[in-house]
Amino acid sequence: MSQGNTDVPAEAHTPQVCTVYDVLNRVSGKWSIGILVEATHGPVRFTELERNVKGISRRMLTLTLRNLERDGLLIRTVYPTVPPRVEYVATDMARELYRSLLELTGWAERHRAAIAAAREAYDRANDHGEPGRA
Amino acid sequence: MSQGNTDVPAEAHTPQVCTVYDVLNRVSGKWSIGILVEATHGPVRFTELERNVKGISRRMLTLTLRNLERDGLLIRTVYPTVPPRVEYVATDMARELYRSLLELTGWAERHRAAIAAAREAYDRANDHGEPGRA
DNA sequence: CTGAATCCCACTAGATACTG
DNA sequence: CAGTATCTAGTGGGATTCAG
Repeated sequence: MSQGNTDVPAEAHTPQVCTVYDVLNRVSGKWSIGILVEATHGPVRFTELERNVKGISRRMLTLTLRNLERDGLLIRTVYPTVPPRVEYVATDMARELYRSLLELTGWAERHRAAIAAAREAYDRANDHGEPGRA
Repeated sequence: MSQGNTDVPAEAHTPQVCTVYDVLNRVSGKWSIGILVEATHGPVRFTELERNVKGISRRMLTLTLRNLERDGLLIRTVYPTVPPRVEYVATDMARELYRSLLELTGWAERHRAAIAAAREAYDRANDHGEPGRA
């Protein structure tokens, strides 16, 4: 989400807004969560992530990893062994975040069907002349 | 977040992953939350949103509103009065989501400083010896 | 093995103008 | 008032390639 917009909507009349937005910015991105989950389960190596988060490209893995590390959500440890070995593990802060994310998981699970239904209904009601997308 | 990628990472080994990702997809976007917050406080009109979410363009307001409505998070009511009157209000589902979002708010507030510090440290550590770029 | 560099496209979002 | 249409720019992300 968000482009190069450094200026958040901020001064909206509710302080929470910018905060939530801020968190979402941090966690959003197609791969952040998947990686965070892996790293929360324990230290993982680059290649492991590449395999487990399946679907992610090397590039995006690297980029996401860097951002997560930069925000203090991940700890990157390099072992100067013969074949380079790097491990990533979630920080306590990230683990807490993960727990909050679980709340969202619950919500999503509880309403997954309702949302799907809402979408279908909406699309059906509008797809009359609309070129179907999604 | 998310480009034209219709195929979610999905089958990652943890079912929650795709779910959380799914929720985030729904709520992410620069304006979704702001609008959701407004609509959670009570029915709001298009123009009110345009004023309150300040910074949002007419176009983005419309688009975000549509998506939110499509997902069953917002109810759009049109009053066929002389000057068109349309009101948006959050559904119960959205209100629940909002509460979950509050969890994230808490997290963000608790770690805002730590994150800022982590970033500074990271940037400082990297901008030093990094010649040629950055 | 772990990553950085480059190319390219799709999508989000901003600005502006037009309409029932 | 409440949108819609169009045109453009910036960015996230995929693919591929190069390197320590």
